[in-house]
Formats: sequence, structure tokens, C-alpha cells
Amino acid sequence: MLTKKAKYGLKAMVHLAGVRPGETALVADIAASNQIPKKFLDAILGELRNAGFVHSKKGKGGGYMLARPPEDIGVGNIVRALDGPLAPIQCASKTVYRRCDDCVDETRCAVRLVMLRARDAIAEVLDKTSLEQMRRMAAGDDSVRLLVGAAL
Amino acid sequence: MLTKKAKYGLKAMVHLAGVRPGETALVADIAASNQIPKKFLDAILGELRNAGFVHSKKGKGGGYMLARPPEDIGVGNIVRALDGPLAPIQCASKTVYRRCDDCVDETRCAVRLVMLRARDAIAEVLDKTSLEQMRRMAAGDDSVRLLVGAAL
DNA sequence: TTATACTCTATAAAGTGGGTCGACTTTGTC
DNA sequence: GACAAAGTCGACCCACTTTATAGAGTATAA
Repeated sequence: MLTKKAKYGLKAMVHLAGVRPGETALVADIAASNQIPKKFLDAILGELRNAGFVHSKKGKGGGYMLARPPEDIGVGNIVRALDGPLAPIQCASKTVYRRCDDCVDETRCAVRLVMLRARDAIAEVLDKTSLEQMRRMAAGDDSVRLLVGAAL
Repeated sequence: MLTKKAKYGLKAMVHLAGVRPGETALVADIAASNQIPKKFLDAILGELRNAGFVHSKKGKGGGYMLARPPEDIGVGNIVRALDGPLAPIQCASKTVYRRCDDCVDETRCAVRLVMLRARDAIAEVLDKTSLEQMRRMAAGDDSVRLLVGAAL
């Protein structure tokens, strides 16, 4: 389950992908246009800054901007930064694997084996979608519409 | 993210799929062999009973048993019963759809469009896996091994 | 001095787990 | 048969941790 933190973070990133390169956006503006509680968004953007996804500038005329062009930012990595691994369960994660305490023989844990497949399916979607693609979806670009409707 | 409730619930269901048809398993036994806190498992099995997945019998010789043969029980539905919809976000769910408050134009919400694809990918995996297949994985059946390794 | 990001503290809900007792069913035993 | 005892599920209350949010105040740049 995606937490609201990640949901808000993604919306904010899409918003930032929409401002002209080199310009900044204010937290208050991002919050207002996306219906996000401002204080919560403060914390979220702070995390995204620590994770290196965005840059911030203090004082008058300050704000946030993307650290890299949106084509180079994968949706999966944004979610990982805010919500942790994509895998539904820790022992099925490839980026932040951790053995689970209850589980004698991991290679025969049916739950883990199924969730490994689920993780792969999720990663296939999220890691192959860039922030730029999300920006185009939000803008109503028809070429991405096709991509959205694509079956597996 | 799969909660521990669903994880424990799945393990218990796999355990129940392993007992001979017509026989019951004790909560205490299921808890011990799967390293699950017994009281927590009590509550989980209670929910699974209310949802119609298992039957319970009190008194000596009592315990839990599956309500249907394991081939007829989909993993996705067990997860839904315990953790709610598979979709990472409510507005991307097909079984329990709910509009999200923050979101002016749903058809252009990039987060929702991406998460719809993620939901489909997850459902594809979980709804096409039966409890019987999980039981075989746990038993080390090689024919399911192949299924597990199958690429998308 | 003003606009802005940043920090600290606090609150309510949900997830996770434990402890205690009650209700129901079987199994004796007289 | 009747009644006691034991085994088993079931329900209630408590506590701690993580999410989600708000408020007040601090630091920094123009």
C-alpha cells in the first residue's frame, strides 16, 4: 500500500516537472494546487532533498526544483525513497533485502516466492515509468495514454 | 505493503492446505510451526472465518479447516480479505474503488494512472495463483518452481 | 524586514502484539 | 444419563509503534 506520503511526494514531483527548467516552485503553491497539507509537504520535500531528488533554495525568491531532468528520474525510485522497498514484504526485496524472523527455510517459503513475483511485476511497471511520462499523463498527452492502456 | 496480518494469514492458510481433507489443525500448532504470535493468529483466523475462507470447530478434536478445496481459493482474495484492496491506492482499486479527495481531474491524475497499471500487474500475479500452488511451493514441488521463475 | 525553507513538539488513528476471561464441545466417570 | 473436567475457540481491554497532520517557532537569503 502506497502511503499518503508517497502519493503526495509523487504529485509534488510531477508538479516540479512542470515548471520551466531553472525556475523554482513554492511549497505553498505546490500544496495549494494539489490539495496537500502544507506542513506534511514540507517534511516530504525535505526527505526528497536528502535523497537527492530535488534542490531547495531558502529566503525570498526561494523554492524547490528538480535535481535532474524528469526523463532521468524513475517513479520507482521516488516511491522507494519515501515508502521504502517496492516489495510487499521485506524478504522479497531486491534493493533492501532483509531476512524475516519467522521463516525456517526461506527457499521454500510460499509467501516469499509469491511476493517475489509480485515485486517483479510492480518494479516492471514503476521502474520503467519516468517522471517525464507522468508529467505528460497529467498534461493529457495522448501518446502516453496508449502506454497507460497497454496490457501486460 | 503487505501487513503482518496478511502475511501470517497466508502462512496459516498454506498450513491448512497441508492437512488431510476433513481434518482440523489447532491454532496453537499453526502458530508454533510458523512462528506466529498465537493471539494475533486467533484474530486473523477469526476474520478468515467471517469472510468464509475457513470453518472452525470448538472443543476437543476441534480446530480450523479450509472451507473449500485449496485449488478454488485465490491468493489475491485472501489478501483482500485481510489487508483490503490490492491497489496501492484506493482510487486505483477495481474491487473497492473510492474517489480520492485531493484530485481535481481523476482522468488526468498521473499518480492514479500509474498505480492503475501497478494494480493490474499485482492482480495478474495474485489472482492467478491458488492456495494449492502455494502449498506445492512450500512442499518443494519442482513443477511450481518453474512457474515461480517465469519472467513477465 | 520580509519571504521562504527548516525544525521541534504534539495529537489522533491504524497496525501489531499481549493478557484475561468467557463460551462451547467433547470426554470421561459415577 | 448427569455432572464434572479439560480442551478449544472467541471477545474484550491494554500498550506500544508507525502514519498522518497541525502549530509555533528558527534560520537564511533577498
